[in-house]
Amino acid sequence: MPNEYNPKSIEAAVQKVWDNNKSFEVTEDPDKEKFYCLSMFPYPSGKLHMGHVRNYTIGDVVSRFQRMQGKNVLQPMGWDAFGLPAENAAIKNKVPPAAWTDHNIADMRGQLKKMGLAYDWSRELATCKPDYYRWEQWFFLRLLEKGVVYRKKATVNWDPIDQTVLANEQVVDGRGWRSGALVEQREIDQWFLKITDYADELLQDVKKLEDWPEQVRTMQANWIGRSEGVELSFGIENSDERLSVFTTRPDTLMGVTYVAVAPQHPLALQAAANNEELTTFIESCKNTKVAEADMAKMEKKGMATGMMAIHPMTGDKVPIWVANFVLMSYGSGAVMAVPAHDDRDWEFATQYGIEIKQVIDAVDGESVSVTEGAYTKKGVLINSGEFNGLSSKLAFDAIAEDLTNQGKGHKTVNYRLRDWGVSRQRYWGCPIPIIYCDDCGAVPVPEKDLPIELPTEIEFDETGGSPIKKMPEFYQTTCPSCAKPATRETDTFDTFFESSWYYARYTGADNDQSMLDKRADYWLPVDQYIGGIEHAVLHLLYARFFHKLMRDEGLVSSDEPFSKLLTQGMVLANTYYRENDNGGQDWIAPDQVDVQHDAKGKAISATLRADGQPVLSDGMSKMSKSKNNGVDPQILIDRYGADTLRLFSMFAAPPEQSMEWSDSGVEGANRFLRRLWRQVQEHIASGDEVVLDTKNLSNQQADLRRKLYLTLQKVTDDMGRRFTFNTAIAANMELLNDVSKFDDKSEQGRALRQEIFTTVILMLSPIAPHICETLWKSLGKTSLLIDESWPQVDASALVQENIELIVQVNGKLRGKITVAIDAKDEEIKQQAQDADNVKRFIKENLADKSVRKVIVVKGRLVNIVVA
RNA sequence: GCCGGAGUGGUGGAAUUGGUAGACACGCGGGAUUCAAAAUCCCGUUUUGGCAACAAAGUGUGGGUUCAAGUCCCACCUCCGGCACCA
Repeated sequence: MPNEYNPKSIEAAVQKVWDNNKSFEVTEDPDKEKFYCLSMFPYPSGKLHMGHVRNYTIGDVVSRFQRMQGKNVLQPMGWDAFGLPAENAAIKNKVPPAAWTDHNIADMRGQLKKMGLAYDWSRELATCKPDYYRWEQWFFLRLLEKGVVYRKKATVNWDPIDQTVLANEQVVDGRGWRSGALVEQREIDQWFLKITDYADELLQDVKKLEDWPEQVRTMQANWIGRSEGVELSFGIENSDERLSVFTTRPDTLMGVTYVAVAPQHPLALQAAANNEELTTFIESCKNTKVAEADMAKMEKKGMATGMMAIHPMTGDKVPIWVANFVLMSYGSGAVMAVPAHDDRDWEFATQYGIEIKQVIDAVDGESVSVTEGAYTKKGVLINSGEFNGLSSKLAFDAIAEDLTNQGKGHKTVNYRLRDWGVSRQRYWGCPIPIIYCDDCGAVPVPEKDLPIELPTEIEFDETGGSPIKKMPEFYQTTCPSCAKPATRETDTFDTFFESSWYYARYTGADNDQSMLDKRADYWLPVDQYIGGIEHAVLHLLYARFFHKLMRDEGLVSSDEPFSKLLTQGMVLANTYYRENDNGGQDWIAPDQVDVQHDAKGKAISATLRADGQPVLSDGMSKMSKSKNNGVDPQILIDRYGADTLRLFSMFAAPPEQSMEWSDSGVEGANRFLRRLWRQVQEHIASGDEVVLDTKNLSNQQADLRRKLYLTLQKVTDDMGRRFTFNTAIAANMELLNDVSKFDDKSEQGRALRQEIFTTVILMLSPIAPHICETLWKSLGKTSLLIDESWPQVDASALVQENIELIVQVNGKLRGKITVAIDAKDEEIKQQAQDADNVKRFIKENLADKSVRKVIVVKGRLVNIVVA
């Protein structure tokens, strides 16, 4: 055994042992409690980044800890392999996405293996392979048959120069990123999944997800956005048509002074037909990208159509406006506007000089003015005819009932959630298995013809448009029902489709006969899911929805896919730049920068190492290519070893918080491992192992042994319940600091050290498994550490005769006392008041006052209240 | 704009159920070891005053509840994540 800590050789050796033993390959074992631990699979961008390292280390620590608890642990890994970056790389480097992706997967797999992650690699999957995506084609057709799938028009970002559809991120400042053309909104036919049919269940079941972070549950619930209200319709002057709107405030119905419709609304288009100004306005509304955030931030604009709506109650005429902030895709694409009682309506009405009519008054007689702003609270109805004097709550029902009786409306439930558009006009995705026939319409591809394979030998042209849309050999086919020439669908699925069910496929990734099999029922639901907080809404909602779809098809038996969720924070790093001539920033990698500190160590300036000239700091931001502040894990693994990287990732911050990268922090983590290594080696060199006589310990030995088991107790809780690996590591550091101060050379002392090191190595093994496996052997163990159980607390070591209490006077710390563990409150109170410094504060400083009461908090403190 | 978070020493963070604010680590300062350096080890390190004992102040800002508030309540400021075609 060499005495130097050499991570490179021990990590390779330990990984080989795990490999040879197939330590992480698992099968269904009905006699053991299963634990399915899943980290969100990566997009194979080419290189592992720190976000991955952090995510996968968390998952690995949880998996290894659960394994030590005796569970049958499944931890798989795979690749979310379809997506835009492969297309971008293809355009840039003329490499086909399939080849580029395969290459990246091979590289990243190699990096992951060097991290020593306890994956069952036999279950590896890549979503871009036909043996994976064929099943989602199959499932899509099942859903189509069942009526969950339908086709309708939806808006996309259209690049008029490149003649392609752009993703939101490909639109920069309203222009196509490649062509620079102003993007236009365009309506095209797309496939949708009726997620709204499951809205209620998705919302109800959020409540059952008790082991999800509260913030994620709230975000999911808000995203679904259930609201109870009334759907009602306005008549249209000189027309038989009616205009339908939804409102959550029918009590304000009498305050409606206009109606607003989306620019794409049929009424708007009808009105524009002989109105040039309106046509221009509607056209101008198309020059925004479809992102809701952009819509919300833009200036609120509108134009009257000249058409009038007829109020369903009063029969009054109110103008119909076109407004750029009304979304066609939400509800009916029209809203009734009550400027007196809605902020946005108020602003719009004020801007365009539309009447503001107050119909709600405050309940408590507070004076209400709607000239300075909208009054949005509920209250009592005024100016509302027969409904005057009713509370908002009663008016809600009364008005709804009245509308129902007149056949002009009814109570209903509305969701903010919209159906899931799954069509993408992109190449690198799963082909949608549909054939279009002039006679038969959209015809499903027969099951025997699945999978529809995506051609991989392709070339992109400079427009970036999907190559298969220009490949007759792909899209020319015959109709499955009438055999006439027909056209294949060239759109592909949203990549959220793949990531919505991969967790289930891991349970039977080798099955080429069916999507899932009964192994899914053994492993599902996932016991612990770990991934970035950025997925809190979309991915998790789609996966939950997909799970319910699979359940309703009899493929899985649970209602929810992920029992417990941990959302990890981002990895941040220092960011530096220089202004360039164009006024933009040239981002400089942190490892090219020297930082100057003041006497206290605070960073005061930074210079570029190459020229010694100053650079500007942009503080901490998310590691990203665009800011050039990424740190390559590979370099760190080569320099310090995977254990150091794992340890630092877990130590720098608790998993849910963002984590700041620090080079010196990594060195600190490495220093700790070297210290641990040396301490153990010195202990081994100090003599042979002897048995600890726990009945005859010196006070010092008993104290240290108590510290050991207090640490174990804390670490068990930190790892198993709290997931605060940073404090688990800190507790071990504290314990080892105490051990290094413990200079007891006796046999008992040595025996105690043996017990401590054995336990510490078990405790740290989920985090730094290679060094621990190696030291385990050094301590003379013949078993493999990976097959060991989590240590048990020796309760007898925790017993204490005396404890220290702090003494406060009026809530301020004034002294400490030592009392017997079973001391009575009266004794404690007396002793506290007799303590030196405490006495001074009671008597000297507060001479004319007296002790009002004494509060004793068991095992913690005494507070003497003087007044 | 809407929804969801976060803010504690020079820095990352700890304080788990309202009960010792600053564990652990980084950095910095001092010392030991060394021909010298690296590495390692020891001591100190919230601020202010004091040789010290100790005292005062202190957890983004302003209020409040409580014997006791980083923790609970109200209002605000700043930063971050998501907003349906980035994944």
